[in-house]
Amino acid sequence: MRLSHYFLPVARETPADAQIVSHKLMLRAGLVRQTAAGIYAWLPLGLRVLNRIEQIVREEQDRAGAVELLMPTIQSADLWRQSGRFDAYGPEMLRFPDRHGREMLYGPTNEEMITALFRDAVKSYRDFPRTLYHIQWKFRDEVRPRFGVMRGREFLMKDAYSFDIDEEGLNASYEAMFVAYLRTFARLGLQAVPVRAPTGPIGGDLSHEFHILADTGESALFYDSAIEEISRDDLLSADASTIARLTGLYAMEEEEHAKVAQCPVPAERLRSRRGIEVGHIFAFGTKYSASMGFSVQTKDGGQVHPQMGSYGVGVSRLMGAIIEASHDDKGIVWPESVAPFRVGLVNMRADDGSVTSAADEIYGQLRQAGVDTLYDDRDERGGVKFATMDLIGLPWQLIVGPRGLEKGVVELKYRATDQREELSIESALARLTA
RNA sequence: CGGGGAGUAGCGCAGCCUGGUAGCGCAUCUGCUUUGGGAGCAGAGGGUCGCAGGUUCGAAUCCUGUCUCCCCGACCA
Repeated sequence: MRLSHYFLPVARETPADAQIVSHKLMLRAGLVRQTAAGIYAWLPLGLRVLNRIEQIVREEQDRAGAVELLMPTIQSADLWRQSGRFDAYGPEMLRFPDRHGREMLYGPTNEEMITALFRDAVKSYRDFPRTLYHIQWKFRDEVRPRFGVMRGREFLMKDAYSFDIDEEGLNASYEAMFVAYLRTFARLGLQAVPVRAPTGPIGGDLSHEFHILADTGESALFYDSAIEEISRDDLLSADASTIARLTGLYAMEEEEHAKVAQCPVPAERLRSRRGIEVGHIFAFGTKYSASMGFSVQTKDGGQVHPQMGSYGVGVSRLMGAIIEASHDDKGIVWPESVAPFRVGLVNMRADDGSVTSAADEIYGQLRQAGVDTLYDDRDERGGVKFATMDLIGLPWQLIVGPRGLEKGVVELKYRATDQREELSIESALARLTA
């Protein structure tokens, strides 16, 4: 993409609204714009990152055997009366009438809808187990939205729902999602801490929250430092034993930790840090299948209410969490897996024909090799271009200028470490296309 | 929802107390000089001062109402 044809409104000054670093950087780097309290427009660069995060989440859901579908954002109140949650959910749920006066709502979650969809189509134990998921916008009318996309009212969420015939099956489904989450966060370049959670209004028996460690996290965590020692490779190859190892290690939210009479973790291994909740999984059994009249025939001819679980990942929130976890004083430092472009190609002298033709040529080759490249072909000073590139945090910067070309080299800079290297054009391209 | 704060050009702000031609920095546009880490000089464009009433000869400024946004707390993916 040529920057001269793109829409990337970067700002040198931080809008006064933003308090935390991820929010400031998202606004400055032209990723989002706020349109109302807790509601954001995703600008082109932000949308690219959002799509990348979403795709990683999707791939890991698919890998875990979950099946994607797409449910609507608008739901009928009737559905929620079946489960009894229409009255229970409270003012967080945005309700409004349609033109016929029917009560509608913008879905804050989809347990009711998925249960109804699955219930009305499935009558036999043979159709189990299944885990269905979708990635869809939700709306929760937070009393006080804040922290940019990390506590917005409208947010993109992956929510999965598992259906099993018995508790053993439910446990297996829960475990499969647990693995998917560990892999997802590892691929996003994040250190996630699973915390056994007290179950909230979604209800149920077994529940874990996944927190990203960051100073600006909303909850304080106490955990065994051994959790941090589990390697990325271990997480990427996670299985039941990894989960056993992880859940065997102490991790609690402050409130729960305070209730613990004697902390089992030796003082030298007990860590206290703040966390951003980016995922939450629940095994809640027959809560919805029972209240919504969902039963199926078993092998021996009986009827059972299916065992269910639900599994959420805050996709849009993850973008804020990633920035909180990965930035420096110059701007964002995207993990390569979610970077909006892999390479920022900088034409140092767009007013110089020979430099420009060299940079154009390199841009063409990068494109041909399928490397996502943002080409700064504007006639701007180098300093402006570098500041922009550093702010938006692309992993690589390839600098093409008259000084280098005289020597037959270009400069390759790695954003995360600020390491720079002069290379021939060929070897720079080889490096970036490898 | 309780408490606090703010709405003036795209962004950051001053002006308001003490009413009298709406300003500054950055950004934008033009020209020239520049060009390897947020350039310099000269000039220009852009604002019904959140909205609605009221007071006044005259309101960004005073009064009333209202909307919006932000912060702290409680609540939550």
